[in-house]
Amino acid sequence: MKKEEIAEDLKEKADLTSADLDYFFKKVEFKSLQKNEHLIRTGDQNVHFVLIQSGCLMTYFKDQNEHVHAIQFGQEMWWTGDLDAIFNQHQSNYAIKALAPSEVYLLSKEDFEDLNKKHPAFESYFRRLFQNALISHQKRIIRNISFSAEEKYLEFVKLHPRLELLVPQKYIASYMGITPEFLSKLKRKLAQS
Amino acid sequence: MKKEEIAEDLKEKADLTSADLDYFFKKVEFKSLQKNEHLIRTGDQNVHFVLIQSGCLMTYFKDQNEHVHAIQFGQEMWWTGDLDAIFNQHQSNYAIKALAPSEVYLLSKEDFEDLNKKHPAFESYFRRLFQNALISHQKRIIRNISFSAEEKYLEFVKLHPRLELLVPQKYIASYMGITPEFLSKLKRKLAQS
DNA sequence: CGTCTATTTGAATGTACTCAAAAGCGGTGG
DNA sequence: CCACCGCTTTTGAGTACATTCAAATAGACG
Repeated sequence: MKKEEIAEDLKEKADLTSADLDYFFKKVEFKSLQKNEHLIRTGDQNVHFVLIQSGCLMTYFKDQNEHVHAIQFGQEMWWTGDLDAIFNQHQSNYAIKALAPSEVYLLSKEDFEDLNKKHPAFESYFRRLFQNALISHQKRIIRNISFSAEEKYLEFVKLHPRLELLVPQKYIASYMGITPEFLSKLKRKLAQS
Repeated sequence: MKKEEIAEDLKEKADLTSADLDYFFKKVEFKSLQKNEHLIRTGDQNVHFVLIQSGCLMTYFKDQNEHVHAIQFGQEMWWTGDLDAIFNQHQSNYAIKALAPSEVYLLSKEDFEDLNKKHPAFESYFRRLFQNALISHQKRIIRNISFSAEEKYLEFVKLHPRLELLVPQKYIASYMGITPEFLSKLKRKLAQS
């Protein structure tokens, strides 16, 4: 997507005036990322809220055994970032890296708060954004606690056909909470039947 | 908790005027629930957003095999409800029942929207409420995809010591996505060591 | 005290994991 | 254009974690 499309989309979803929109783009910082480049690393201070214009970003962390766990994949017109680090003022628990060449806008906590305070349209937009994200997260939790690995995979493909093509299998496996080896075996089994 | 305490807490968290608060309590419907009584059943229409004044409510659903899956436990001063059903206007996917005698306030979608539109303090409050809920949900997802059953249980006890005492084990097991039998075996093992 | 439900226990089973090795694939340089 | 390198995916054998089913025990409540 191009800046104009992002702007248009944002304007519509948040019901913004042109002045609101200008203000927003004055506050954010634009950044391009190459494939595999990190936007944020675990432990970074002062991390920002991220609006993705194009490409694909993965949020993840590594456990004690250095195993990667994918928390979220974000594509164009998605917000991402470690909300806990941003709003509760501590260093980032997660890393964010580009799985494809990407373009993003960064919004600091201060500007985010300022935006909400001065522009009710943004407050309402973010309220609805978080509300919808919450619904999605709840559905993911339900899949986590009640689906088998096979069901989780089939659901993932159904919900995210584009990501299925773009994201390395090992990250999809880790997103679902299974090992890449087991996902490979699952796919073979599904292809046979 | 009593109504006055809930009111005080809400007033403080949402930074409300007394007028805002009065308006809120004029809009909501009060309801008492006995232990094991259902507030909402799967398939109910026109479900409401729920503020818990006292007691404990469980949100859950049953899968094809009639197995119960606990999605959430709510205690006093918590909001609960099937957000997807409320905001996307369809029948409830989940049931909500009282695990202890409870008192709640019900807010309809219309009144919720109205509250947000007319009272910016509520919009801001719900934005922050959803924001924090999102952070919690993300942490739960991380536990789901990266913790063993034992780690999940120890974390549950740490995060929710009161629920550990109040909620039947089988529901705690289902909240974590394991069987009650296995949780029982886990506890035995932990008690031995 | 009796009934109903929740929890525990055990044996057998299945799902998913670990580890190690082979195969596949994409990019880079000769 | 091919050969090589590094990384991802596949495969297989052995194992561990968690489930199922059935039965026994324990607890809660009228």
